[in-house]
Amino acid sequence: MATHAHHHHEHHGHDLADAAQKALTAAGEQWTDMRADIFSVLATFDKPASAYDIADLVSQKRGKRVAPNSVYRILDLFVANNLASRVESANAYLANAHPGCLHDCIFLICDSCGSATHIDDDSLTRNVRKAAEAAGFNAVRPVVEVRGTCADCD
Amino acid sequence: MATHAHHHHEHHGHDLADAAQKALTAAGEQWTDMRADIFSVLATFDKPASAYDIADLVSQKRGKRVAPNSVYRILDLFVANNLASRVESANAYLANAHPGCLHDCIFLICDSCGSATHIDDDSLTRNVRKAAEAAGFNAVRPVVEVRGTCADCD
DNA sequence: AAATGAAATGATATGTTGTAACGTGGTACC
DNA sequence: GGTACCACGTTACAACATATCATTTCATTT
Ligand SMILES: [Zn+2]
Ligand SMILES: [Zn+2]
Ligand SMILES: [Zn+2]
Ligand SMILES: [Zn+2]
Repeated sequence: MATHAHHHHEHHGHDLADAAQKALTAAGEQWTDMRADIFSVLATFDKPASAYDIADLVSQKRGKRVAPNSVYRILDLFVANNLASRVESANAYLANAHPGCLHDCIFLICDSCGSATHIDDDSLTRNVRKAAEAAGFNAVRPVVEVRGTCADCD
Repeated sequence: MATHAHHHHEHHGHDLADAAQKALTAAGEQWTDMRADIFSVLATFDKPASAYDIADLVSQKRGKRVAPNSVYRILDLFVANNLASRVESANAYLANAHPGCLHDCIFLICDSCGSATHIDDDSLTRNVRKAAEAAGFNAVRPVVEVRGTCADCD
């Protein structure tokens, strides 16, 4: 078998929110209305969403201002529990299409349209970790992102 | 031979500034006093330096305020000409120890002390590019950074 | 030397991203 | 009722980045 040694389907829409809820509650955290709203907004994006983008949309949705601060708190929680990823080179966040399944994700970010796609290549990221460890470094979180242009924009 | 198929020594101090100057002028750009000052300040850091850090130090050095935007301009020029790298996960910059030698660099950033080390593994980064291309993506700039703790901090 | 034009830098303002500190409201437990 | 805890609100601020236009510098031409 190739680099991806397990099976899982990517969730979408309500299915995804449902999986996210399950993952978060399984981790002993609460699934509040605020968290549900933030996750659902985040999940509508096909490109990395900034905390401020999310704050704006959630504010609209609720008819009441939600401060970026609150969004950051919840995004941090999501990232810690693998419901979302932070895209470092974009200062923004993406919903994780398979919460409950742990990966060092690789993101491909289009410099033209801003869209981001997510690929998994566990052997590749394992090698990144190995290279770091070989240099005497204790690898905790590999950041592997590729900037370029997507197929649509070429 | 291993992953690094060519030889080069890493430059330091005046030697490095000299190499940087050579590389920049070879690219048809000017090596001005401002650029020399910014590079020399940047090169003193062993951890990624923010544009504001650099602006402060260069301001001191010159006895006259240098605005961040001037620093950003020159950092962009340095990055474009391979005299420096931007560390995306730190919103900061590092002098390139071997200007004139092109790599997709890998950075190891310690979450404890903030220090960053730079490793080259061309086969690894080549595989990152390959994985992206395999997904129909036109890879321009791989970002490979590893967050964790350095040997000193363990 | 004076005029010209291009490149580099200065100055100012503003936009974007991220955190710190502290207050409020709900809920579980005693 | 008291109290401990957690989520969220509110405000303020810090840090990072860019836009715009003015000024300086320097080489080229006359
Ligand atoms: Zn998977
Ligand atoms: Zn695109
Ligand atoms: Zn090299
Ligand atoms: Zn360290």
